[in-house]
Amino acid sequence: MARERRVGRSIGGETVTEPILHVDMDAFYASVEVREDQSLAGKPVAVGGGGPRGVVMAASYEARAFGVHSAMPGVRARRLCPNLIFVPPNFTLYRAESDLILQILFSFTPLVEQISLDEAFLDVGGSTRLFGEPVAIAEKIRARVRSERSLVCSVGVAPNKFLAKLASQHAKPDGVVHVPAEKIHEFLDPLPCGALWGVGEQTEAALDRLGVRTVGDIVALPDGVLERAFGPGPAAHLLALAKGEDDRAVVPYEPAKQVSAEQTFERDLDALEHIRRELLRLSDRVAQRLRSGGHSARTVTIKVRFSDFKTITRSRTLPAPTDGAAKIYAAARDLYASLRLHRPRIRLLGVAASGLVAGSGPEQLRIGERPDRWGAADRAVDRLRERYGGDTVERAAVAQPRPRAARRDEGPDEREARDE
DNA sequence: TCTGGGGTCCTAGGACCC
DNA sequence: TCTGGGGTCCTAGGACCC
Repeated sequence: MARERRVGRSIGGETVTEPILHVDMDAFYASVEVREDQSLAGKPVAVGGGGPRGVVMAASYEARAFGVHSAMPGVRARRLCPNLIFVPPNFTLYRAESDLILQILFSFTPLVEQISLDEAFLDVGGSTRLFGEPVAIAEKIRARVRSERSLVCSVGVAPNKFLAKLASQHAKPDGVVHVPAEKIHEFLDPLPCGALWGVGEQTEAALDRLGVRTVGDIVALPDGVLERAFGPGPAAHLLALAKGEDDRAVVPYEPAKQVSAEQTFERDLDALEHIRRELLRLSDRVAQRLRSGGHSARTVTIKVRFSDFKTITRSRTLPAPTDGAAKIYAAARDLYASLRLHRPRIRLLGVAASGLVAGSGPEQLRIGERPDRWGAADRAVDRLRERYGGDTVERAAVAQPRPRAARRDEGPDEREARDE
């Protein structure tokens, strides 16, 4: 990661000491859905899977009043709010909306770093002569997002990314919070440790055992205590954040490092043919996204989560990068077979491709190997999907599972052997 | 309460090479 | 014949974020 010391930037003699903005859309997915369907306005709405294993991805403020929040199991959300309206997510719509909002942000500075569909950092240190002080820019952004996109966002303004992000959380809903350099400690010290980036449930519990509850407590800790509890690297990181120090630059574009697809099943999978069909479907999705991003991948990883939520991964690095569904599936299937599971109860399967390189890469044939017959078929499928939508074409083995009645007396291992 | 789907980053051990 | 230390790659798991 590129590092740049950022204490304040001098522009024509004046110094902008709080040049970083964090723009965070309020209840983004839910707000987009309400905008698209006004009959939802004013009602408790949750975007997410309404099924038995679904979770809430976003909740309208009406739903939040009942205690519903994102990452909450859908079953629990419904218990808290019986009138909750579940809307299935439409990521195509959210991505398109996100792109339009980004265009607004880019009109204020080229230094825009998108960190998810609904959040971005901006460095406006070089934009103040054109657009005014950072706080004024924050208000201009909010006004334009509201008038042009009919959506609401909150903005944090601070000396660095970490503080700007915290500030935007405090600005919600529908506000701006400015943390001037001289008020960092006043702002930071009373916050719970979990407010710090990278401090989740585990770390917060460990801090709690040290008697540390607030950010101010972390700073007040005697030397060496954090190091002993977390190791030197994480301790230094934690202490820097607790002091409000963060010198990461706003980086406009970071190439993706992996592409993955996973699926939680409403009922656990146990039959090998079903498991393979899902691995094929996931491999196909990953391969298609690799191709649409112009990437090939060197390493294939499968993820298996069992009914007790225990989760394992297995990965394999291929002799050459690929963007082909057949090769990714072959690796995924072999990795699964290597687990040698007996009567598994599988809650989730995932396929990931990492070690990304640009392009399809020259087809590197090993001696005796025939050229990949699947490349042309993959690309034909891509074109059909592009023209007619993602669900138009499915692989035969996905669309038409083989009937299994005919080979009743086979064990899994024999089936395995036949399929190779 | 019972846990989605997309990611990033870090650690640690072992293989392998020089 | 037995051996050091450093670097890199690979694999597996886990914490964390939105």
